[in-house]
Amino acid sequence: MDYLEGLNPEQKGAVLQTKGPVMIIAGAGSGKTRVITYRVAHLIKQGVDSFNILVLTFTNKAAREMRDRITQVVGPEAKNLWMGTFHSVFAKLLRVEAAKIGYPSNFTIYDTDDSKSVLRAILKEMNLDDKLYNANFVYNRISAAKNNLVGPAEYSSNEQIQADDFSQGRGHLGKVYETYAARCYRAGAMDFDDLLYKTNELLKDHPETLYKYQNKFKYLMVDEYQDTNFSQYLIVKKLAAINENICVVGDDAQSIYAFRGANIQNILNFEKDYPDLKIFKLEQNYRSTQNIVNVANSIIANNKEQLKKNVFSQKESGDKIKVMRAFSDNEEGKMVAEGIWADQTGRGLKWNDFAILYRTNAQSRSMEEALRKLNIPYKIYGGLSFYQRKEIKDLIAYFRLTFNPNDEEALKRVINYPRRGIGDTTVDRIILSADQNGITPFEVVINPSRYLDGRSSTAVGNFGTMIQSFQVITKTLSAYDAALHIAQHSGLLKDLYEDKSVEGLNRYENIQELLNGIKEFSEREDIEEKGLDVFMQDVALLTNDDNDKNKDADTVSLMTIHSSKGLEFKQVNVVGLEENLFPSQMSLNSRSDLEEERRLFYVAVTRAESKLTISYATSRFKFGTLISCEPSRFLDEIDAQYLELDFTAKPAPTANPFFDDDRKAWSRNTDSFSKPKPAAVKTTSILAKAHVPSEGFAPSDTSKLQVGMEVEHERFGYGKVQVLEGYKPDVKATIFFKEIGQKQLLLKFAKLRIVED
DNA sequence: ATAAGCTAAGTTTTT
DNA sequence: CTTAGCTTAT
Repeated sequence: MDYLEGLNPEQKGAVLQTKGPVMIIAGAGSGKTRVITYRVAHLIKQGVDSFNILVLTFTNKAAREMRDRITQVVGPEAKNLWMGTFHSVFAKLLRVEAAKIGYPSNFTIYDTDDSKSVLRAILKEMNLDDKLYNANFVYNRISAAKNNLVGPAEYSSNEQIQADDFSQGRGHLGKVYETYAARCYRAGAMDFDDLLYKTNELLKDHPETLYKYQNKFKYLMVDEYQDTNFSQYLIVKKLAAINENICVVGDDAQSIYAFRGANIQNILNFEKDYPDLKIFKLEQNYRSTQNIVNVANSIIANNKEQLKKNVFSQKESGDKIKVMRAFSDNEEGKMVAEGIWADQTGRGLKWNDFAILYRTNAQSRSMEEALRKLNIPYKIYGGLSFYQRKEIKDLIAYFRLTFNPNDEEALKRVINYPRRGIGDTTVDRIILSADQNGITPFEVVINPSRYLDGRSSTAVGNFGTMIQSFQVITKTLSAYDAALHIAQHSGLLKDLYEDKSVEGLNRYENIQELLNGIKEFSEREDIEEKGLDVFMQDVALLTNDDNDKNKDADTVSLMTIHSSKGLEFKQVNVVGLEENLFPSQMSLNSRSDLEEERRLFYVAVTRAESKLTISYATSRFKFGTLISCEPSRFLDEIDAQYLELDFTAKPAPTANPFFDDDRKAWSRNTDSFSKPKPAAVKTTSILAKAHVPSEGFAPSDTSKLQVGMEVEHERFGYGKVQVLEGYKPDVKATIFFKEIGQKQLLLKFAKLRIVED
């Protein structure tokens, strides 16, 4: 029972309460993962069969981490747990039960691109105005419907929905939805939302199957419960209905996925579903300093909708939260990179200890450039995942088509890649013919002479024969041999090999990497089924944190705030605190959207253990043009006593047209930031005056610097050396600057002019 | 059937 | 500034 030691009473209570409904409200950094880990371990140690435990997490990464940690406590038994994301767990379940809902067990999972492409085709066929029926919009609309378990029929018959659509001139959406669903079904494909939607369908229409899984999953745990949508909520509720051994863990303050249908009410209302529920509140934050926790609390206090809790830290109060202002996105990058550079050396940290968090992926660029200039190693998380690269999707499309020849998106993707003389017109004819004859496009492809006229039928026939040959060889070859065979015989490998451009080389290497990954899979000893088809089953659900080949590398982490959830770093920079960016412009219309943005800020802030730096720029490039930016309203909301304003950034060169009117931009921004917080005004007014270096400013040789000497710094102005410490290249100076106070600087980086008098 | 060249739109966040 | 989708010329 030694794993129970070191838990606080509340954590311990949550671990030991294994029966009945349990809700754990876990504040940021309160040891949530530990509690879940130990709770599962405890269940197993108590004799619960690990086959009977289902743990649902939000990301693959969280699942993997948790399984590792559970393994450390209970050993290999942990392998038998059902643990994964909603999507992966229920995809697995659906493959077993597929026949019951009319799907093949090797159904394809359409990713967002596939889904949108299907929709584009449908919208085009139906001749709908592509302004009103933008594929993106339609996709989101259908996604929302599915997440609320509204099927195509119900969609079209629901008066409220129809009235909504009609009033916006989108009366055909129901028909589009219907066609889309039919098209996916014909292709033997499910989209992301289907994985949950169809699970609900299965459990609703097949009581015996529901019963089977209710008995299988005797113990359920759901992590990040605040991020579940209605569809997920109902699955969980149904599965738990008999045993009611359900434990949900979450933090309403960290609900940041409403845009994807997550319903914060699921956690706020959990008590209504299970009146005899036991609630545990984990309120002590073990991660961050008091200053950071206090700032986070002062942010979230602005939200109306929340469960009451009192997150506190008993660590030291720590550094104040630094707020930096930059003149442009590039300047912001530079300040952030320099800050990281200085702290890495000055505080003896590793690059790993730093993270830069932003609202939108596009912001990574200015950060990257600045880091590269200083030779700081970094890694970008998220963004385009390995499996979203074109060449990878191409090869995978061949695999998909081999195992599921009805997969229309895969067919369209590769039928003429590499070029084999089958153009768009021919593809259209194939699909038309399939529609007319009530067969699948692939049946047309393998019988071209029957359905197509002579000209293109040879090329089409050859393609069909090739895919059929792939179907034969995959039955006998190992995953790796089969994949290599397909890569070679499809002509894809050759096509890429012949492209000698830099990008072409890169693509070729990516394919090699995918093949290597498959080889590794082929050689795994912990699984029995090792065919390419098995490998393929998970691919659509693998994401960004991909095939982490060098996850242990010592690099600064760059990622969106969304993907930072659940992670922690010693030092965190949150960048781009500007109106219309953070909070996002899209969120300004409704209170609830704005509150979600605020929770997002809360998540960002609570990633930091010891030092938090927040920054914004007063101008930034958007779509290639420079726009001016106002500081975020969130800055105003922070209690100023925890802040330290650092507005020492050097103005950009006047060559930049935006700064011709630089004084006006400056004062306007300063005003809007400091208005509501008198405390901040005082500090601002002192710091707002950036130091203008004396004429002909040039750094001196600082090797003979002595305590008591007077120096001028490019940005900090004049000051007196207080302390010198450290050796040779790493001498650190403590200098008291007249204008901004005491600073610690590393002489090898600081540009100091010794003032001789 | 293909390649090049043009236009328009996009940035919220992800399984 | 990019990218993706569409038009036009070969």
